[in-house]
This record gives sequence, C-alpha cells and structure tokens, in this order.
Amino acid sequence: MKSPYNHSDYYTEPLPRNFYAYSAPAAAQRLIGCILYRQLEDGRTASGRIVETEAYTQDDPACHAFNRRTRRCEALYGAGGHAYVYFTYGVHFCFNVVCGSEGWAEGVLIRAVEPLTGLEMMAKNRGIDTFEIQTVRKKRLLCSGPGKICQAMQIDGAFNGHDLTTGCHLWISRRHDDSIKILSGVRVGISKAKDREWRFMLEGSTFISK
DNA sequence: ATATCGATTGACT
DNA sequence: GTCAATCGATATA
Repeated sequence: MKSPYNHSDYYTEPLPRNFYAYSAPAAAQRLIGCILYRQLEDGRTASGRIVETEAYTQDDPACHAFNRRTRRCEALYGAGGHAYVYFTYGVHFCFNVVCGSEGWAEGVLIRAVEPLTGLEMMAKNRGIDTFEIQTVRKKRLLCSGPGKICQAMQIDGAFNGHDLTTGCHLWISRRHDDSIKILSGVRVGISKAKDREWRFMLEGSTFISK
C-alpha cells in the first residue's frame, strides 16, 4: 500500500547534497525553518518545521566524535546529508543531520520541530490522545525535544547513516520563508564546552524545547 | 570484567 | 524544584 510522495513540488523535494556542505554551526542555522518529512512503509507521512538545532564538531569536547572515531559515531564522519541517529539514556533516540565533508565529523542535532502534517500519527506514537492536540499547547507535546521527535516520527537506529537526499522515508526540504530571524544560545544538557553558543532557534516559535 | 554516565523525558514534591 | 527509568558506549583495570 505504498504511495510514493509527490516530489514535483519545489517545496517538498529533498535538499541536495551541497546544501549540507557547511560546517555544523552554519549548517545548523541553514536548517532552521526547513521541513522534515517522514514517510512510513505504508505511505503515511508526517512533517514539521525545524525550529531548534544544535551544532557539534569533531574538535568540540561535547561531540561524540571528540575523543576518537568509535563505532557509535561512525555516521558522523560520512558525507553531509546523511543521518546520525543514536540511542541515549537507555530510553531515547536522537536524530542528527551530518554536515561538512566526508572524513571530518560534524553534525546538527534536531532538537525541536513544529508539527505540520501527520499530527494524528505523531500523537499516537507519543501516547497522546488525538483529540487533545487541537490546541497549540498540546501540539507542543509532540516534537518539542530530540527524543520526542524520534518517537513521534518513528526515527530509530535503523536510520543511522540514512541518506537524506533521496526523498525516501526520511528527508528534508527547503525553507519556505527566507525572512525568518534566528536566535542563538548555549547548548542543552551537555557538561563540556558549555559556553559555545551553538544552539539555534527560530525567533518567535512556540515549539522550542524546554 | 566492571563502573560510570549520558546531545532525555515524564512523573512527582 | 528533584529524581527514576534503562541500556549501550566508553573508560578504566
């Protein structure tokens, strides 16, 4: 029952590889406002606007790839435009967009998304009553955190290394509005390099984490 | 082999 | 505000 997604629309087609060929802090800002798409095997889709990101680089003490090249963070060393998905706290998955060039680890953690379509599916995945997400306040519960996004959009370890430029299963499309403003701040939940202001947020969004 | 802790979340005081 | 859940990756020996 698979229904291919319609990529003829300028706004829904996946961003090309070169979109990601920037260092993480730059890529993290480029990704604000872009649309994250998830299509399940059965054809159902969910999407949301990326409103919060964080940058991590190989020479950054807070990065998983800081000490050495390990099995877990191998995907971070790939070419830009791939996914790095890891499991943390024994409970949650977190989704990163690999950026920069192959051989140098850089990634952007997607921390919060404004739900746009597929809200019922996301609510079900999050264990939230579909009737309740009518209000903005309840919509926030769907994707206002990296673990929540993965649970809502069914992103798990199987997506580690996934190519985001193919437009299949999981991809990102361009920003619709270029007049947005981006706020920055310190990253959340880390113990090293706390001072770097590598967290970026869409100004005015009510769908930020925390 | 064993110990520690984490790019989090939700429940509870 | 505090804290448990829960497990794999990593560090240390």
